[in-house]
Amino acid sequence: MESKRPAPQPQDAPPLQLGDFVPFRLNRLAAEVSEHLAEIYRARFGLDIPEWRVMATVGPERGCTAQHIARSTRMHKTRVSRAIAHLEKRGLMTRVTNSADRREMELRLTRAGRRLYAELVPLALERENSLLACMSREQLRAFTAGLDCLETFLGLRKGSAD
Amino acid sequence: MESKRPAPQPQDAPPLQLGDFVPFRLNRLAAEVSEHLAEIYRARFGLDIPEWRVMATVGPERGCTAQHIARSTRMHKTRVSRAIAHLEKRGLMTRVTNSADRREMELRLTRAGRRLYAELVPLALERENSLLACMSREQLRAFTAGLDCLETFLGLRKGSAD
DNA sequence: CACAAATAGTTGCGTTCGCAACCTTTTCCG
DNA sequence: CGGAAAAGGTTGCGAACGCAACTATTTGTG
Repeated sequence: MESKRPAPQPQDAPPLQLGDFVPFRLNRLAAEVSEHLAEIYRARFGLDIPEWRVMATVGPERGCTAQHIARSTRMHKTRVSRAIAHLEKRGLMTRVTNSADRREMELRLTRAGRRLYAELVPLALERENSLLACMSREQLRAFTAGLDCLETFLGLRKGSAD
Repeated sequence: MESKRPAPQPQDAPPLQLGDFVPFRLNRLAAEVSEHLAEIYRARFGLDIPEWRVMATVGPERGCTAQHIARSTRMHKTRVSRAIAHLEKRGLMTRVTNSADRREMELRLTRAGRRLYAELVPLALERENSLLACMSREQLRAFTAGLDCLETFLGLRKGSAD
């Protein structure tokens, strides 16, 4: 039995409905979800997405560096650098040169940064939950299993440090 | 045994691993997949992502307008406008003012545009297949069911014309 | 020890993007 | 009919981004 989409045919106009094309669907979905979340970050905390990712990465870690953030989030290092600079200027983080390797900067949240983090994280998790609530528990499990699978295939899983 | 993520706790530092946060995972995955696909579009056909999406939308349609593309792809109308302008300049599309409503422009692929489309679509589908091949057929079905679910919840499904 | 290669991080520059403002044409309604 | 509002589409402008080049420090190797 054929699956949902007819097989590609070697004729003049091969069938492609963009709305059924998984790469496009992932992009559209990710953009929509991000937009909803970014409302919280921006309107209520004055953060943009790179800044939120830096906060979220530094928050639970100890002795975190910009390089580590860039690798684990797959953001370009200049994006990370600029986000950190802005967060430091806002008094949410501190940058201290590591005396063991003076190229590195140890990153930490300030008291104000930890307060913002503690306030923001529950809201983010709540939004995630209300989004995922449209699926049954079993369906969600299968969906995240699919994500795991794709991430592993593409080398995005945690273990891979590039 | 704990499930993957410990439940949120109302203490100073609620646990959030960005790598387990679905909105972030979707963004990272979509970016990675897009990057791989964009290689084809750019290197072999000189298209960027907005241009590819316009081509892919106009290809199978008849009497398509910029507005329709913007709605169905959820791209900003300026992005669509600029992509169309560039494609027209390259001789891949034509813009004809609709005589019934002279605000609209009817979009069509030129012969060269159809040729490029016919060449590109199979490559795109092939890439999609090789990506999705990391899942079993049943797992893929469950995964796309999850996508359907999220898209419907967010109002992204085809039916919704905003 | 010295010098080349590698790593952490920053900055200048050109490109892309989204917002707002704008032009044109059509629709809505008194 | 006629003017206001709406809709399709384009453009100016400022912000954000990635690439490449750069500085500073460390590591590797003869």
